[in-house]
Amino acid sequence: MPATIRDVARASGVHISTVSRTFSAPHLVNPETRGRVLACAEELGYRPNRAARALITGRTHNIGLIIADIANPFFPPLIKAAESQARQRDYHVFVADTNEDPIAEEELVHALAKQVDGVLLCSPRMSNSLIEQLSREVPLVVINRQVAGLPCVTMDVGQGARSAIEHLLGLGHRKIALLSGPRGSWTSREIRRAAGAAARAGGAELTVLGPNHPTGTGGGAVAEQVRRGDVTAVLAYNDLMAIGLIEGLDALGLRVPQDVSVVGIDDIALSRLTRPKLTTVATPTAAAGRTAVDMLLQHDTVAARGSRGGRGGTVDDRRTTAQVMLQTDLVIRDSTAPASAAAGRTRPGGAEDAPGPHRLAGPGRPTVTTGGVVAS
Amino acid sequence: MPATIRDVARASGVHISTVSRTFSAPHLVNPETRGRVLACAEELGYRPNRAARALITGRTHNIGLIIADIANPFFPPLIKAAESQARQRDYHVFVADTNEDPIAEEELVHALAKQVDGVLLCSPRMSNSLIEQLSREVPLVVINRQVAGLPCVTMDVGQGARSAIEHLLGLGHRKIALLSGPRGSWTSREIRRAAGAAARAGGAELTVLGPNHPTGTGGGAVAEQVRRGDVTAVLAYNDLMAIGLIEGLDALGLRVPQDVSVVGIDDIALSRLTRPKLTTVATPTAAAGRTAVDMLLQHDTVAARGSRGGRGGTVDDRRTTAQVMLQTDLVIRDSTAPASAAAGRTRPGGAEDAPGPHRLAGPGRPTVTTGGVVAS
DNA sequence: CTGAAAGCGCTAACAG
DNA sequence: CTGTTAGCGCTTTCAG
Repeated sequence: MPATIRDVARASGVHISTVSRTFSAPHLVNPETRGRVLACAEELGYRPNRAARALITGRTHNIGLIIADIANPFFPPLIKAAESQARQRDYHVFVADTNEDPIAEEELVHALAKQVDGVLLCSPRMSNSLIEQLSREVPLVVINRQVAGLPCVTMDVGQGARSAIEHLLGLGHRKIALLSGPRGSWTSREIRRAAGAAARAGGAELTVLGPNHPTGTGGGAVAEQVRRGDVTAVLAYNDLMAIGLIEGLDALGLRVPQDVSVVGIDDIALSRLTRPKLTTVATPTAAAGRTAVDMLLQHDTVAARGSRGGRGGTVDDRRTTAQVMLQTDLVIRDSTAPASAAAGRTRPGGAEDAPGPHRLAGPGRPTVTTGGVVAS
Repeated sequence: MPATIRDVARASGVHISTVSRTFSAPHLVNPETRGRVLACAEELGYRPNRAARALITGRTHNIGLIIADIANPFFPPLIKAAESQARQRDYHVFVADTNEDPIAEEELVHALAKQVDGVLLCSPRMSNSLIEQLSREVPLVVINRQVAGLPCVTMDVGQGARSAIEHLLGLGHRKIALLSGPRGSWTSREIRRAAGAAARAGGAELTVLGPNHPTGTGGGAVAEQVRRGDVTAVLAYNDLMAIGLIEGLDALGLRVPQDVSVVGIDDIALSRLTRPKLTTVATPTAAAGRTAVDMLLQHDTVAARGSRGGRGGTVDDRRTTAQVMLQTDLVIRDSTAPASAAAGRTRPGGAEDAPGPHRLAGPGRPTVTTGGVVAS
């Protein structure tokens, strides 16, 4: 039913190759004929079949984006940024959710492999070796973790965790808990390392609680441990956990930030909507999405053009690909307060339900280096 | 670099068609040969190229899902449900976000058309006529609106709005505002009609405010109008707007639910996390995603198999496709209270910051008909 | 500048 | 059960 290149050729009285050129190399065809062809195509509602084209050019103009969990509000900004960046370069993004299931992830990569020119992989669970293996099947850019030899874009959560701890130290906290993320997560490891170092340097005691499921429920589940842990402040693996923790603490009769200060990581939109508004480390997720697309496409065109070297050493070529790390910012809101605030005296009047102006940090973003890039 | 069917044929000493059969019709090939072929394929890391296969079978085993805004928490559950349902039937879902831009939507449909077997369209903005036109290019299932002659899955927001208004009437509210959604939205129209009728029947006055942008910001923007409107209760087009409104009201010194009751629609996860917890109309988004996939695939296989009738009347065939409407439920939480509650006396102690047990509605879901189906 | 021919990776009758 | 022969819709040499 849909018109093919042949229908257009017949209608406009030219050979199919002329029609083909009209669309893929317009400058190679006489303006007059081109006009005629275009008119016929328009009339017949013809549109080149990208899949057929891909079969021969080897370029689908699609890119795959594999996400552990779309419902995690951390991802949508990344997805949207990737999409708009891709669209600008005339690419489409196919997003696939895996429900945090590494098996599904692997299958998805295989299924996608032939339908896309490359895959952006946002997958905390998969093993490094599996990722490397998959990268031989389709060009990969890894997001949120580092894999030797592959292009990666990460956020400097280490720096973020350090800032968070220092902020807490500055408020007088000396007994701090860290809610770690899923086992095997690169991000969680980085946070732990940096937070540990910062705490040590400040003479504070850091208790690691976890691993935990990186959701609100996961955060709520450790509220009891936090209480027993006798700490005055907590740094959570992400905002969702931080928010869940605040809820859980609340149910236990502990108030944030009066009884315990809580810091999240990510700065998802939700963090501005909860009470108290969450102090958190903002990660530049949109920039990450854009950057990942750029890296994939660059890597891709390079691979397609630089045919001078011929075969051999393709693996070695990959080893030179860049690893980008984006800066993070601490944004101070209402979930942190001085450690000495044993009773709720930080806030004017009756805490959350005070109708007056919110105690939202004015400047908000001490470091303004968001989106800064460190290449290796 | 990736192995092709020919490589496998050569390696296993059979013709390529035998290899083909090994994968697409295993029962037609001698177990012994099949084993050999499979072994070689495994060794070479061969995987059938789905795009090439699609070119000839006409079945890509992909389905497209076009979403106005992935960042709207209403959609992720729908997306995930659609994906898992599709996966069960050996289909993949390609999700595309359009930033609420109808132009992008149309282009996306065109681009997707040849790479998928059908498209699920979740697109409040597009005109009916454009949708009909697109449906001639690729099988479409429309979500969240009704288009004559096309398969649609909607949620009974009319019923939901009615329950919400009746709940409000029961609490004694007589001056109610309705925050409408985007202009031209089917959902918004349904809500308005049903809410209007219910209010009239209950002898209440319903003021319509809008159209509005269906986001938190959109909701916050009308807080001032709501205050001036001198109403005691508000029904919002969706939860995001309801939450934004609550924030905005708060900034104006009005408390929810003491000064004004607010009801949302959707029951996104966030509604359980805000203070006060939002009373809202739960829409079965996951069921909608599943259903849409089922309808598309059924419609699809029917079209592929039922070749008995031959040509002719394809349009008429489509006219018989089902329109499914899923039931909604009112879930009562903390953002609604009796109209007479001029001062905060509904809740025990000091409102939101009371650390005690939350006043969350016990049973919660009066109607238990979620997922109920009404076919036409 | 345009046509002819070859073929991307695969499936689908049709013989054998 | 397996090989042969076409050909999906398109691009790309290569001649003219």
